[in-house]
Formats: sequence, C-alpha cells, structure tokens
Amino acid sequence: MSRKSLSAERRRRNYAPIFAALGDETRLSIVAKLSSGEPHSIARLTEGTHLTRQAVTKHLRVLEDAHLVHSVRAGRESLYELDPGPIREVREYAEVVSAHWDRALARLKSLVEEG
Amino acid sequence: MSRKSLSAERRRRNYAPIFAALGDETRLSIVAKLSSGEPHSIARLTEGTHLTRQAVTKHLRVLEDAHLVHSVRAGRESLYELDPGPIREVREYAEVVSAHWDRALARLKSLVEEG
DNA sequence: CTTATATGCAACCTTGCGGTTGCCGATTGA
DNA sequence: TCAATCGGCAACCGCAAGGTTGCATATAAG
Repeated sequence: MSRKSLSAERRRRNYAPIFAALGDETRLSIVAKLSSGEPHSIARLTEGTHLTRQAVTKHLRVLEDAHLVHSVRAGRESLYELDPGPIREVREYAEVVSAHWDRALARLKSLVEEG
Repeated sequence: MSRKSLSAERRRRNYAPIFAALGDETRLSIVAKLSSGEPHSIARLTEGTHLTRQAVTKHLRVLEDAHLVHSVRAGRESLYELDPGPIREVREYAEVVSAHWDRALARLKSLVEEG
C-alpha cells in the first residue's frame, strides 16, 4: 500500500468520492484546521464544535476513506494530518472543466461572428 | 437576481453545497456533458444512462440548487446549460488550501533545518 | 383532431448519512 | 495502584438522498 500506487489508483477518475467527502461543512472545517500543517488529535478537533467526539470521528473516517487525511497513532491519541493529493486533483478537475467550457464558448462565439 | 449579486452571495464561504452537488458520479457525468457548451434536454441527458428520466431530473435539480446549472424552457423541452461560476470557486478553494498547506510545510521544514 | 414526445408533480420505498449514547480497552500521570 | 484522558466499537435513531412508478399537462407532428 505505498502512497504512489494509491495516488495512481485515484487518478483513475474517481472524483465523486472526493467531492462528496468535501461536501459537508464540518469536514471542510476539519480540513481548514489541518491545512495549518499541524497534526490534530480527535479531541482537539472536537473542541469548539457542538458535536460529539464520535461524530467527529465519523467525519474523519469519511475524509480518510477519500484519502484527504491520514492518521498516526501517538501514544493514546491518534493524530490526523492533511493529505494534499486529492485537493490537487480537485483543482485539476476544476481547471479541466473550466478550460473545456471556455473553449466551447469561444467556438460558439466564433461561429456566431462568422455567421 | 443579476449574476453579479448571486456570485457575491456564493463567495460567502458556502463551498459545502457545491462540493456536495459534485459528489455524485451521475451529476459529474452531467456536468461533463454540459461542459461541451451545448445545451442538453433532460431526455438527451437521460440517454445512455441506466436511469429514469425522473432520476436525472432530480439530479438536475440538485445541480441547479447549487447554481452549477440553469435551465431555459424551449418549447416542450427544457434545456440545461452549465454555469461555470461555482466551478471556478472550487478551483479557488483548492488553490487556497493547497497554498496554505505548502506554506505550512515550508515553515516546518525551515524550523527543522534551523533547529 | 389525434397521437407521440418531453416534462412536471406527487407518493412511495430503501438505504446511507449525520449524530447520539453506552460501554470497553489502552495509555498517562499522580 | 487508581483515576483520568483518549479512542474504538456497536447499537440505535431520524431524516434526507437516490430511485421508481403512475398520472397529468403542454407542445409538436401527422
């Protein structure tokens, strides 16, 4: 289960699970906290929210399944850290769709002007 | 309801609904079809899928609520077209998070090297 | 006018998601 | 050793998501 092979698998057009994982405010806020680079424990990530630790744990599981995050056990706590790969893929997806759209518009425009 | 004001509202950090709308393979394929620039009717979007027209209609509703798509009635059919704004916002979000992460990593690295 | 096409609306079903509670094991620290 | 802290596991709950079927309505085509 090397990271390389995982990344290769992912690139095979499975964007939906990534978007789905990001489609929740709680999870977006977790991503925001972790994007500081500092690993956070579950208890730490639960602080400030009105949620149960279990709820946060479930959200972390979702993020982990989408490879947006990974955890390392450190003593009695497990530290979560951001995994930036999928976020880059999201950016690439958005760029591709935007580019496709822009080219299509340009084509339509030139058709109209020629006509 | 000018496009400007809509875009301004959206920019207020409501990324979750956009991601959620994109977090489904069927809807991603709809977006892909529409990114060609050519408006598609519901019947047209249903062709090739193993889904009911009603199911596709519901997905279109979700995309519409997230402002990823809008429809125009043309005779007896309603044509759907891509709305590129939210996709751009997705790209911006991904860029911001990536940049934040990269800066954090650079900071950590320099700390290690100094120490 | 009649029929076929394209959609809308509403009810209904099943499943998954977000969330909670309760209990148990492991690690830390006094 | 004993208590407190951090997590994992499992059961349970309500509700929305994804999907279907059936029927109604408007437009197009013959």
